[in-house]
Amino acid sequence: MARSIHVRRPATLASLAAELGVSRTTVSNAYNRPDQLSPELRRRVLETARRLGYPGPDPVARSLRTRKAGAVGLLLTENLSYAFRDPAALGFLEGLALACEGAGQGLHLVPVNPEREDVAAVHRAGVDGFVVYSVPDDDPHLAAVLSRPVPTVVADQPNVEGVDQVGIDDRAAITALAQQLIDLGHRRVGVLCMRLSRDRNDGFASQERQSTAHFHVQRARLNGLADSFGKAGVDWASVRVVERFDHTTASGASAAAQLLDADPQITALVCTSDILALGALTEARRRGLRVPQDLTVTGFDGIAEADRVGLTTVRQPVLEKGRAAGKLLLGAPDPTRPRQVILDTELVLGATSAPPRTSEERWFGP
Amino acid sequence: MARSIHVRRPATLASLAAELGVSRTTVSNAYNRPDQLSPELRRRVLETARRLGYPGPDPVARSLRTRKAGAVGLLLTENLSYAFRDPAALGFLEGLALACEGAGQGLHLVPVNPEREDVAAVHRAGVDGFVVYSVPDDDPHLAAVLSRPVPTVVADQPNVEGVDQVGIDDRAAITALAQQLIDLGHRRVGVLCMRLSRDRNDGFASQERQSTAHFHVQRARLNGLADSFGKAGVDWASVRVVERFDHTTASGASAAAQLLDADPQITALVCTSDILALGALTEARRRGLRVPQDLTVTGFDGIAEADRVGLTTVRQPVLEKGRAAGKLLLGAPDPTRPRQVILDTELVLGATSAPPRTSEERWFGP
DNA sequence: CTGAAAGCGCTAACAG
DNA sequence: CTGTTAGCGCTTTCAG
Repeated sequence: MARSIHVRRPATLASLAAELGVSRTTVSNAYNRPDQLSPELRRRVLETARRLGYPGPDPVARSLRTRKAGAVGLLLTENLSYAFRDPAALGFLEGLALACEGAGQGLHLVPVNPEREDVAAVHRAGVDGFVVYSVPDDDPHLAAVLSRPVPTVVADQPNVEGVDQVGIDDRAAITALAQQLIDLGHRRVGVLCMRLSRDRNDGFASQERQSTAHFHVQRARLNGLADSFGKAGVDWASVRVVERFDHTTASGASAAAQLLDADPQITALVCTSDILALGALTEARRRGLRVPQDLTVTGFDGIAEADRVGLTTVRQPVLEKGRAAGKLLLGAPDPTRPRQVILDTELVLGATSAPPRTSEERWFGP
Repeated sequence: MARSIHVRRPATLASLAAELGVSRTTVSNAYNRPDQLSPELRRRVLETARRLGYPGPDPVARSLRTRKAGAVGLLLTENLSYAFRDPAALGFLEGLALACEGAGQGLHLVPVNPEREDVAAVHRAGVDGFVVYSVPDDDPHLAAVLSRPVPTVVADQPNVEGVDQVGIDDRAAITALAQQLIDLGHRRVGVLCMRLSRDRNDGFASQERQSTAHFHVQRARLNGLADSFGKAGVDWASVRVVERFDHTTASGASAAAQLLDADPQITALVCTSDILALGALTEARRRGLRVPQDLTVTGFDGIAEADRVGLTTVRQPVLEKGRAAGKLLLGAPDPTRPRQVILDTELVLGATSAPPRTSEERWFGP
């Protein structure tokens, strides 16, 4: 297979028109409105274009003129590459890609380095709108996105006044899960959560930190747990919450270890994501704790791997979420008020939750 | 969190300059060359910008002027969303994203519908270059990409004269695998391969079809197998090759079934991808065939799941491939000749390959 | 340090 | 069906 040699951007629409002795409009029409000129002339235009190596209208110039870039920007809080590792993020991405595909829109992944606060990439992105996926409420990139005069949809977090949004009811979802654990009899629980703020804190999270978390998804889940267990007579101040900055199974494992070291009497580990829960399962196994007989472990998200191991968790429709975000962005906006899509979640009772063992059982076996 | 109301694209650089009573250059400099004006003036410019709701230089206009879009286009042969399901593609994507991130370039996923031959999206993409990932040599989107006056890198396939490329030595890789099987004693094998052309053919692939495949990766692997087994005295014309259009484990399972139905004496199933191999393993289990005692199964790629189940396969560095493609595209091109990166592969001897059973063993047990 | 001039390449009325 | 006229919003020499 050979490719034609091309000169450095030689021909333009204007030069083609000159060569043909027609106006630029006519050439433009040949590409954009075939019905506006005779087939014969169009053929001649296209043929001359080929001869001159004219690659067709320049997309950037066209975008400037039409004020349409034909692409949707996606802003993620993590490194781009992280999105390709986290199953939940991936599901979202797939849904969003589906929506873009359907509308013939490109998907422009904005290169963001969470370490540096380099907002320039947001300003440089030639897009018709942004989808922002799960970023902290004080994210400077988010601020940059909002400063651009294009429609924006936020997925999961944060809540931004006046901006379209798609997400789930985190509080309701976690409440159902908590109630289940309470009904099973768990009162002594430990919590593993994801990062609560942009600064790294791999360790216990104070109540202060919990309630001022910059990720409202995590905040809602923690508050929901606190309320549910509070009503069941558990003093939340006594419940240990361990935070991890990196969202990996290794984080889950080390957090579980930290929790179990601090209080071996814990009967249930509540994790705010499946990834963390999978890590917790690994750590339990390492310690010779049987799940669920000796320890209950729960997750959140409902990723495929969770399904496979029978994790008790809350399933949320991540693909649907991505698709909904895309549809919201690409559909006609409602000028009167921001739109909001709240998707359903489902409590999945797996094989990793059971009533706690009594103290006797703990020491003398079942 | 509140957001400021913004009017529909009210302020421009020019209007800002007018308001301030300075030239456009000065305003432009305030954004792009802070050292070119006094801090005081710059502060005034930025402050007025905020007051007027000027969001900063328009990215599209800037791109037109500077002839830089700040993004890399990615062309995939499948639906965008498919890429998020195939682990090998995902690894590539991650590597490419890493490279883009490092260079501060956006990654623009081109929306391609493989059903329709709509090439417009390629022409519309405002990008500085393209990475093309594993498409057939007659793909119209590829042709569209090549017609654009921007640098291009092809990953895996096809070979395009004069175009930078990154890939592996498929022939060498498959030859090592074939030799292993031959050494184990396999002579009666069946082959499962991915799509060989843009038209759907779920069934046996004739030798004609094998050697004229539009995906040279598949072609090279099949030809490599044919040569190796040919040298070992196997008449390739007698070897059944089953093709599947969709690249899923379900395809692998049904292809394995088709092969084993046609010839129950087959001792080894050679699959040109791990995904297909995983499906073949499922089908073998369903039939009560023990792997590797009753049947040898091999894959290609070295995805994580293959590792987990101990599949005998060829590992290729997919992430590295993506990164290499990005580096090639973003680095300085070599004007004298096309660059080519061939990455190393590694034969992974897993637990799914063993010597074939003798006929006696087959009927009377080991 | 600032401004004037000159487009980047294209599309969209509108009039012929 | 074709051409004329006007920019889209910005950057960049090059003088001052």
